[in-house]
Amino acid sequence: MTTIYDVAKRAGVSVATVSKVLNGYPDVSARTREKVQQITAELGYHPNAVARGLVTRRSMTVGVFFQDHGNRGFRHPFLHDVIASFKDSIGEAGYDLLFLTEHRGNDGVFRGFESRAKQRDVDGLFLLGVPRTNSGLATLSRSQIPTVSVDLDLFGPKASYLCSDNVGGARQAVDHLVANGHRKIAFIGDRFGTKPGHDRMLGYQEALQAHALEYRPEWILEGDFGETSGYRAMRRLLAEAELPTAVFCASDMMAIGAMNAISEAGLHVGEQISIVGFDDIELARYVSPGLTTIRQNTDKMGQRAATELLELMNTTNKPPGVITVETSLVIRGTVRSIA
Amino acid sequence: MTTIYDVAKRAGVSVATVSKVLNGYPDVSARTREKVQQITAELGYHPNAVARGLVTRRSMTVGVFFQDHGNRGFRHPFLHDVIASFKDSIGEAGYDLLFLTEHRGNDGVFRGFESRAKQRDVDGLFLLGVPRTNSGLATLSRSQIPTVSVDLDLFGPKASYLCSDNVGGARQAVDHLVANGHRKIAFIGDRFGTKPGHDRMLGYQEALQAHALEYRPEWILEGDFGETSGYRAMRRLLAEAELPTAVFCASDMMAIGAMNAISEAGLHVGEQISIVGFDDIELARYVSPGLTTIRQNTDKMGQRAATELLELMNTTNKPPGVITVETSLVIRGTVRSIA
DNA sequence: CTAAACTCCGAAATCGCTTTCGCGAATTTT
DNA sequence: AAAATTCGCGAAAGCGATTTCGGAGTTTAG
Repeated sequence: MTTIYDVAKRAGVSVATVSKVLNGYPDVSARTREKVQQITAELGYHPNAVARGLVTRRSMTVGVFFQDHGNRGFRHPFLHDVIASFKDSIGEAGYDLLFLTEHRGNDGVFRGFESRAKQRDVDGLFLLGVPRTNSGLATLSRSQIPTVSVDLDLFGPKASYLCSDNVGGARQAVDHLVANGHRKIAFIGDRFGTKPGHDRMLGYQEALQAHALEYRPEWILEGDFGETSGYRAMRRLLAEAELPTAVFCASDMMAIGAMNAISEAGLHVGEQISIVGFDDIELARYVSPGLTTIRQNTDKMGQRAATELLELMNTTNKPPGVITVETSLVIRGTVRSIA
Repeated sequence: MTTIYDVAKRAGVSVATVSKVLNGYPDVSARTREKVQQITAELGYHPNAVARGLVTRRSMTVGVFFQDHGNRGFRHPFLHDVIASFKDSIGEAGYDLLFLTEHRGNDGVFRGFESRAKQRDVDGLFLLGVPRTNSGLATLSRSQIPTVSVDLDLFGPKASYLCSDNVGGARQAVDHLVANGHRKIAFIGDRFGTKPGHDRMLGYQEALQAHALEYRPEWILEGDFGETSGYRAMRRLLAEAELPTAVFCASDMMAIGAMNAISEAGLHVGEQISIVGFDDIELARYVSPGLTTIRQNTDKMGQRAATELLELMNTTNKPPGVITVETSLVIRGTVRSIA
């Protein structure tokens, strides 16, 4: 491995000087600067970011905790997209992403978010898919580590969070249904009390009130965002005495599960029963009929997360905040006008 | 930040001793060992992996280059799954994943794979979705950095690669078709000469020979693995004078594109024309009829990649190799028996 | 022509940790 | 009881960089 010493020796200067040209300091003559640059190129020298980080105390690395609960597949394309967009944005600022895992060290000690973050010396943290129940969250929120989390209301002296405008999105969904003449609208939400689940429920209720629609407890079902839970919820709903004309599902996967249940019951989605989902995952375009849904703007979410984290990391006294990203309605084929 | 010095002082021992208990060296008495451990816990001390890496010359980090060509979405769930599985396996060995980007440093110099890897001091590299045309590949293959790449035949003193048994998989596809009475089988492959594309073509040809089927150049189409390219290819095929009874597509997305073209032409997939895809992406279950396809075992691919990289990193003289993972046939609804 | 002010550059301390090597004390062997 | 081992610990030399601060050499001012 070639080090800064090799370059210095070869160029006939001190390591300090080499370091200076590498970092663009002004107190170096044009002559030596060029000489050093030339040698650097010749030797194919790459300054070691680790050693540099050690002294500057900035690793130019942000840690990512991405919990997929072993549950790969469709729930995650959404989060994957957010990460991809985040990576692009933060990458331009020169940061690399370190995917961290909570784990038990070889000493047998369990290391959670904060511990791993300090261990790896990351400049900031990005959390996705982390369940509210995670025990490391409390200490993390109190820490001074710049953190942005998505879909999780983690808030602290250096912790901001970000999510779609779930309340507004849910209202958009119901509004769309109402605009198409529906007045009997059921809801399939989540039973875990996630922030998004909660907010979508709220939006649903607000919209109900706004349109003076009847709130029927038996039309409120619970799932876990997954396909089968949507399927089951719909089966329960179909067993009710009176059926709604439409159902709003808090996730596309649940919507798809619901669609299956409907078909199975011999009914037709978009005919007897209309459906609106939430997320706009890729799959939504492919099921048939295409799923009308509320789109979360993953690109923008990633970008906003990145700029927020950058500020948190590089601006002293930047107060944390909550970031909301607008949703949009995507009309496909699961809503029928019954005006 | 609490350092090893703080612990040493508080415990009334030298830093050397603290380091020793932290790393499980034997030459420490039980008494001092306990004392140090207690202080460590009290202070909530986390040894800094960066500083440690600097001296041990092992960062316990593997660099990942994951090119998504801006092309998020369905081509990648496959690679995402491989990464997820890889992460699980390599994570157990104590490694974290650093997602690297090739980029232009603030000095304006472009840094490719090798440069970034050295800069970040990673112990190994994992490459996915990297096009063969990437200019950094040549120097990387010559380097001494342990590397595993998937679906890319990168081979060097420390570079292994891994892919599905694409030849065998393609044969499975054709065999299945033949077993169902098909003798006129078209192929939609790739025009970029990727390793998997090439091998699937090879398998197709071998199977044709094995079953003494006619090779018809006009039934060999080219795409880019994406949906629209499959659609276009199928349209061209449908314009031929004589139609095959089945077509084998080198990717599920192309198969889905082809299915759309078929429906649009007023024909029915699984009736007039049978289709077999390749990959078994999640979507394959959801299109209708469900896509019969060749499944790539992403879990296993990730695991094998991890164990291979671990060996490459930790065993001197481990010769690199090529790793092949078996595929399997997944029967759904797009192949009709015309026996 | 001397003093002041710049320019350039390098010595050395430092970041947080590991690891060798030696030394004194305790223990075991003769 | 003396010699030989063993045990437990610490001093110090790094790992590869950055950065302060002062000094030598030059230029400008007085």
